[in-house]
Amino acid sequence: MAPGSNRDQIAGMGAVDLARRLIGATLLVRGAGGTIIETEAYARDDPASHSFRGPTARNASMFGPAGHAYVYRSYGIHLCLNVVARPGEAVLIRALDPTTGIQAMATRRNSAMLCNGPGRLTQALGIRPEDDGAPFDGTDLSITLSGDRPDLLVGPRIGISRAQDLPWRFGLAGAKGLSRPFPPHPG
DNA sequence: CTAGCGATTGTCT
DNA sequence: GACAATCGCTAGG
Repeated sequence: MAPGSNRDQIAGMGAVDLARRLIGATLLVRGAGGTIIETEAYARDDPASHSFRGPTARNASMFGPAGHAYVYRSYGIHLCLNVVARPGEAVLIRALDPTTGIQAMATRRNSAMLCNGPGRLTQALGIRPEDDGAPFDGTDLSITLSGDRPDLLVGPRIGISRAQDLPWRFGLAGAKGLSRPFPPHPG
């Protein structure tokens, strides 16, 4: 199958399932990218989600087709990249293991830390505000799901002030370059 | 190593 | 007018 042709599989998935499924997938943005190693799920009736209060101009993409991008500005400075799941649900991409177009990413970021954080990776990949709503269809953006199901790390989401108890942050076990360590599993 | 804080701007109350 | 799904710098142990 062609790269970026996973939108049919993504359609109908909930954000939590998709967040788990995207660990180990390959993300490419105009020829640069790598393996997704950290994600977070945001659901429809989720106080921490931008979709919680219903559709607005800003979060319209979250209510659009699955397998498209939701790009928003964070703290007035950084952009963050999400993959839309079911209506009102999306998965925040928090970290990549860079594999392709590393030189271009290093040029866009003046740092050795290329993709270990949601704001850093959008800068490294050259994500623009106009990418909001764009499909992951292999044109500019593509996602190729992995065949295997690697061991996952699970923990609470980062940087939110509501629903902090939900374990909706996922990471690739053993990966280097996570935006933050995962807390030790209780027990 | 961890903790604190300023930058900067669109969106919602 | 408050606040935000962050980052990078500085100070201190």
